[in-house]
Amino acid sequence: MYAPERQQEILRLARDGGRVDVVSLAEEFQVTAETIRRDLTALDRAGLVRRVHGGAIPVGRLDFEPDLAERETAAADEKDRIAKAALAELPSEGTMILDAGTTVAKMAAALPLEASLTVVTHSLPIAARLADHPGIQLHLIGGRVRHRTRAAVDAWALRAYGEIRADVLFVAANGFSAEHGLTTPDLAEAAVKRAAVAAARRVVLIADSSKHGQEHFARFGDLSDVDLLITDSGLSPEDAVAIERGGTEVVRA
Amino acid sequence: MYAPERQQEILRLARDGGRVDVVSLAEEFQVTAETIRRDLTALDRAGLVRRVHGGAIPVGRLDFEPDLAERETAAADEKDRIAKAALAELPSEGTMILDAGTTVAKMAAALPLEASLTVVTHSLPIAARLADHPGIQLHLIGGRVRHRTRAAVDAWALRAYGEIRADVLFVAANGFSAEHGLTTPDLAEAAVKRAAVAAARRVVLIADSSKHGQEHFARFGDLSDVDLLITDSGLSPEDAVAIERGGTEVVRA
DNA sequence: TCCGATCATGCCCGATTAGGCCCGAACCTG
DNA sequence: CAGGTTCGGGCCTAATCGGGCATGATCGGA
Repeated sequence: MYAPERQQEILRLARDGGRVDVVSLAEEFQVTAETIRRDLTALDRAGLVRRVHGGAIPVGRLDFEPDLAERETAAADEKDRIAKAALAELPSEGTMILDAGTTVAKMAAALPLEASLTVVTHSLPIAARLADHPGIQLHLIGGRVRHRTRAAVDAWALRAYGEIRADVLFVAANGFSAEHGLTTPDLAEAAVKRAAVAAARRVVLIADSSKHGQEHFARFGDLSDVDLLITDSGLSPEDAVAIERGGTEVVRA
Repeated sequence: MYAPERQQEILRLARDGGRVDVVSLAEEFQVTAETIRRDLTALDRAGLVRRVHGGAIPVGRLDFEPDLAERETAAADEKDRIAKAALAELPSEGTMILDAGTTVAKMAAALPLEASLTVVTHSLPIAARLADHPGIQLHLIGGRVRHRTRAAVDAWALRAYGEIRADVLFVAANGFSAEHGLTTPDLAEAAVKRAAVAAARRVVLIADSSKHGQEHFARFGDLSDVDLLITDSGLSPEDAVAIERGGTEVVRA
């Protein structure tokens, strides 16, 4: 039996039963658990199942986001501190735009209950989180929703950002540096970020220090567009000073 | 049972019952309270429940206007059957619009994994549920988000619906009758529903029989706008016949 | 036909994770 | 403010994971 056949069959079993586990699959197909794990990894990468400890579950069966929970574990501590520091930059009233991203989501989750703000976002998880916040007037940016980031992109999103003007934007980036500016892997996403940057009077970049020096496919702005960078202490003081020379204030939480 | 499965089930219990508590969950799932606490923490982090001493409550109940938890659980059975019947009306391909509402949400949650469709919705809970469905191209309608229904309304939403044309719309209503048409308590919501009706070639009304004869503040259409009504057996055969005379097909699930 | 490249699979082992247990601290309720 | 309940951090064990390496089969070009 070829690997793709086996994987196809595993997928069918997963969908039929709602779950599969490594050990019984290994028995079933007379291969070792390693092979099954590789198959599950492949199916997971293809977005067809979600890997869990001991087995896998077909996608769509779970409506919460292990993605988010999972990525949170990486650098969770830094992100928490960054999110907390970002809260200090909240205007006491007015309008803010929240970009998609786990750290921004953490910040949104930590918004004090007594906050009274207008929030604009194109991120589905963030919107879901803030939808029942009593003090927040939430405006959702529509568009095609990217599976990966659960954020709206494309024409509707761009147009909507073109029609508003907010006091502050909290934006995330996959890479930032003085030379290569702000970058992210997806073009459509970059376009939305650029539109959001243009829609805000003040731009706050939320990025842990591992993003510094990274560059990705799509560029959506320069570091000089950023008024304030909030990152963690992993950014060296020299780098911080260099960035501040460019006119961007730096907070190392 | 895998941790994510358990968490998913906990989430369902929380949504159904409006609350869960650590001790009974521990019994129910035959694990210790510590494990349940970990699960609740994870769900809380993901923003799906809010942790309280002794248990958790689901975040943002996606309830419909006037009726709260009791009504929801009371009619749950009918709603399940209606949602299931609605699935039979799915086009095998093409574009559908999903209105906000608990029954529509149930239907969305029950979409088969192998479905391959374009879905447009202004409902935040429905969008969140479908965002990671591999076969679905999701388009989110933006706008001001109403706390109560967690649905987008106002100018952006109206304009977006004005720019599209879908094969079928699944729409909910708080009240429907031949005389008073389709009604809902909120004007802004009604405007969006009207725009959605105008954007669809075929209109399917999803409403349990308790909605029949009810009239609410804002009217968004006539029963004659509806091609198909899916309701439960609580609607009397005479009423069904009367409605069918108006040109609306009726399914009593 | 031969030979190196590629790939699937198996094997090994240190790293990671889930879940249970324990206990001091925090929290409710009367 | 007292007593029971709940919390959450630390620790432990067993299961699982995943990276590195070896092996054998298939493939493709000379």
